[in-house]
Amino acid sequence: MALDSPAKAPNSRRTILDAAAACFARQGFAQTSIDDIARAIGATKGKIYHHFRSKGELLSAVRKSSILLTSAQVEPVFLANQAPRARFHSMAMAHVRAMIEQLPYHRVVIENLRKGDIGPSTPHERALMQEIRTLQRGYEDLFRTVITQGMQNGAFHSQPVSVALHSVLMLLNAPVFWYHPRQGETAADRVAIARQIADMALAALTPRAEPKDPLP
Amino acid sequence: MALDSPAKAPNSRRTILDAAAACFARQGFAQTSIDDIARAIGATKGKIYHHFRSKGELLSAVRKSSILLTSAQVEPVFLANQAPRARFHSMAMAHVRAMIEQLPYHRVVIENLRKGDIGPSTPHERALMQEIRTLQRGYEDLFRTVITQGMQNGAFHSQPVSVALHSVLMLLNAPVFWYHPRQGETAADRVAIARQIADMALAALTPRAEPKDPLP
DNA sequence: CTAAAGCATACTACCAAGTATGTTTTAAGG
DNA sequence: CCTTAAAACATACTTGGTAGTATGCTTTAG
Repeated sequence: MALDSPAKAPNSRRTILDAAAACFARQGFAQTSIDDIARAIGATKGKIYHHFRSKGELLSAVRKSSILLTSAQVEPVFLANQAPRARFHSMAMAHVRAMIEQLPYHRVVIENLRKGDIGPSTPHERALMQEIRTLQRGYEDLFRTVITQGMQNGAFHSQPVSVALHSVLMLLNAPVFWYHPRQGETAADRVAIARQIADMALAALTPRAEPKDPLP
Repeated sequence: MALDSPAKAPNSRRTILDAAAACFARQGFAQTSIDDIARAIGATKGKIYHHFRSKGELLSAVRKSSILLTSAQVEPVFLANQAPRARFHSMAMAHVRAMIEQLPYHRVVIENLRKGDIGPSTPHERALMQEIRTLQRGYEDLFRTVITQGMQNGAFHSQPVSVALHSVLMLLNAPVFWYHPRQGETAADRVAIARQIADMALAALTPRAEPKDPLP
């Protein structure tokens, strides 16, 4: 019996995770009881505690899924051989599209960003959180790399990287706070939103020509 | 005995609010007990429940304070008669400076943005939340106004206002997630950070000249 | 056929919000 | 000053909700 191997994992885990993400996203983590999640999938606590050791581990699993989902969308774009501006723009679009397409997962993560730094947890959970932090760092480094290269390149405005990185990432994450699918919204609409935000993010990094207010 | 008048209010309320904001910001709202807050000011539950009816009202009070504090910094700048770009930039700087100067208050608000939309609450609390939403709307409208004018003016890139507004506001709010005062940090350092972020926000709204990646 | 995985049910333990009530301090008036 | 009532707080208690557990039943796989 492998402890960690998700080898033969049926989709029970995934079903639970989806429900958990949905509940956490709708009511918040603390306001969601395990029974809520169980009821959402027509089951009971037993099923959930059979697959996850604790509520915290459930949250950790959602967080990990979120990062993996986003990485799966963005990393291929990152690996394509493009110049900094084009590369950043396509990465940004992929990121935003991921945000709005799996909204529950990502909303949970953003709203519980600082939950990883504190709180008691079993040694087993500490390890999980460490792994998540590593994944998170790795993902951020994709953008950090592109931004740094762009600055050296002259493609981006030269400025403190850390502040720029965090600011731009938050800009790309912003949809989790306000986005909600409109009536009769098409995939093209979502792409348009993603493009607008990606454009703004790119502009935020662009060297400025010191434009002035138009004279009256 | 006036029910709502903060007329003769000593600084007991403010003391409690400061402690609550600090605790909520450090441990999160749900992870903070009333006793935690009481202990932080060397008192007991009794004192807190004498000034606030419930934990939720405490959170609401923090939220309200946050908005009022920010407004107090930004509104004067808004009222000064400047062209859109200059006006937006000074508003943005004031906003960011408020974020990092009263970090606990604003962090609490951002991390509990969606708590206002849900949750049970007494009729009295519903009213309070309604008032807060009104204040929030009013504050956002300051930026909405400037952005809209700038777009008509040609000072800003023309694009859907709502998305642009939310995106830029989140960019300005971002410091609450990552900022923490560094060793020997001066006021000038904080201004520099605020300027960098304000510059990025302004750039995000600026009309683009379709810059290309520099050729290798 | 049997053992383990998968899940349901019933129960326990505990924490923290809220309350009831008692005690001290303040402020005003005689 | 002394009285007294209200405000300002402390202490002790009640209670609901929920995480986690113990246990038993059912399905699947070998």
